[in-house]
Amino acid sequence: MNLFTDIRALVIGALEAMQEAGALPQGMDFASVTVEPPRDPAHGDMATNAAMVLAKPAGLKPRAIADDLAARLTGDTRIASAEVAGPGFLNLRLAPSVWQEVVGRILTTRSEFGRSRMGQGVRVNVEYVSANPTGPLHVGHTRGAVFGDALASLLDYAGFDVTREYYINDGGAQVDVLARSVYLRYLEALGQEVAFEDGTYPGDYLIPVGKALARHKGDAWVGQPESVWLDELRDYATDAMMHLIRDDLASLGVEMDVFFSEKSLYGTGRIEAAIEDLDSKDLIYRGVLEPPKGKTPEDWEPREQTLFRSTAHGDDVDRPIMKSDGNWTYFAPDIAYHYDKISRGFDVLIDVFGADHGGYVKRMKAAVAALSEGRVPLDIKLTQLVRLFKNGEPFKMSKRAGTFVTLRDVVEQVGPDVTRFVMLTRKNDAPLDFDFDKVLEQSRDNPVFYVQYAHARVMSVQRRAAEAGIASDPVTLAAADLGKLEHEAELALAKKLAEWPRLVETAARSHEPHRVAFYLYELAGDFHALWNRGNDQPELRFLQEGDAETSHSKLALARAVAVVISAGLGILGVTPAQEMR
RNA sequence: GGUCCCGUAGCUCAACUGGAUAGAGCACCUGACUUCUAAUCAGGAUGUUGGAGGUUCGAGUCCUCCCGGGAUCGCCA
Repeated sequence: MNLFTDIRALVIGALEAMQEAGALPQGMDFASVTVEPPRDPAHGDMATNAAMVLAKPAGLKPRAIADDLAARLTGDTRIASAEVAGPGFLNLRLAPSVWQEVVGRILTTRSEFGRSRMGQGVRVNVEYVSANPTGPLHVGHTRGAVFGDALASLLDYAGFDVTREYYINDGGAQVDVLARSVYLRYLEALGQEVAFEDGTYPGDYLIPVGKALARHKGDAWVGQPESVWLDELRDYATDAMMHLIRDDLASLGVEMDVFFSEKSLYGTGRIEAAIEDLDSKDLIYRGVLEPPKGKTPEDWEPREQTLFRSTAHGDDVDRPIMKSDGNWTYFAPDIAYHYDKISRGFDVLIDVFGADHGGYVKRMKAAVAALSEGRVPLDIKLTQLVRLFKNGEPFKMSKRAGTFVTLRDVVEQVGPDVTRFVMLTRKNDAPLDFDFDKVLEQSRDNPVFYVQYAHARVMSVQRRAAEAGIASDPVTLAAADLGKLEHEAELALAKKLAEWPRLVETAARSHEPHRVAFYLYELAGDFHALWNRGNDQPELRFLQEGDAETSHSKLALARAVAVVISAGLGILGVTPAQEMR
């Protein structure tokens, strides 16, 4: 239930009544009429722009429409007052009972309170992480993993039918490199001296893989040429890496529904089928690309290639799908992969990539537009860099020096909850600073702590209520007399709670889970503020010793805050804290 | 050079997708602990939203151009 949609429906109803009464012309489009909270609370609880957007098409003055509308709206019991202000805004103040009912609704519907039906019947595929299976996940992947996972949860909460998916890049040359690297570790495990040259992965994480292989194979592959072992070792090593990666993800609480193998596209005709589909739309041709504008690369020479006419769907240049040696480029299996997603019946596709894939966005969108004939939208979310700090000092990662920070390092140091929340305290397309010390700090400038603390306080006051012999179980609180919540500070908190369903919808629509984190921070702030006002004004305390009835209504409000925080944290994949000791 | 992203208070960032006088936190100053957890709260200042035009009732948000930072740019995936 979304209060803003309810009130908007009321406004639209009044506008239709005005049409019937001849105060507005027939056949008007009310689509641009909005009902939202005004930025300045002094303007009221909700504001509608109806008079302004309708003035021109109706050929009337905003003021005239607003006055008429105001008079009609005040007839409803939910509307306490309606005032025309500014250039033609209609500011609405709602009756206290409306806000009190919101609290009641939260207690009876619990975590379902913010759930939406906006995504009903819509199947969404969210692809994220999709790191190469050549080693453990590092910090950059962590952000993508958390973002993708929270986005998937958010969409699920908004009613979409969500599939979480990981694309395993196990078809390219990098898995050959992996296999050769494991081969070296295998020889090493059997007592040989080995050297890791350029073009191999020297990471320690392959040592146990080499050892396991040595136990498994004995010395059967020693001294044998690649042709003997490469195919088998490729699969073996990829499997080992995917185990590693799944464990990494599990440590963060990320669980995929589908792992899709790139390799499964080769030799099965699936790439060919996807390209054939494009070809049938006259989007595949042999041709020579122009050299890049500006500085031409030294070794540039014109070459005839097989190209995808991505410019037909908004790209800047056409893109090669086949190398001159006749092998597919990376783009070709990717096209086939998205073709597969489309054919699995998804209505919306979302890809979460690192920022270094920015140049890839247009061609991928072009491919999906072409393959689905514009039916399936593809949204590509790019996650920006994570900059790591310790004691305020940035520290550099270097793959070569082996000093890169893994997902596991981060999770082990600060825990999955903190990792997840912090990764969502910036929007995805802005860089994020991650300070190992700051994220564990217990203060207001650490949003994780601040939100958790609010939840813990509710748990605390409930425990104290129990000690004082005052019940705070869900049934008692749901039956509390909420009419006792009259103070403006209490109603203000209820108003903040009422925004939750609306926030879920806007966050889901824009594919921006960070909005949930920001909302929780604000809600926690409002809660802490009310809590502390109890210091000076005892009547605002959530626990009124000796007055069970009043305590019940105030505890109901506190409980409602905890329910919403808990639901929000649930979307972010964070466990609410019971206490902060 | 092309493309994409970013540019908002001294610092770190918001701004409900086009709404009213652009908001929080940090830092700085003042005040509140025999108290429901002071790990918190209340009060106080700060702006040419990088710049210039345009679209309209209304622009941080949309369009054009420019400035600055980052990413990326035909057989790497």
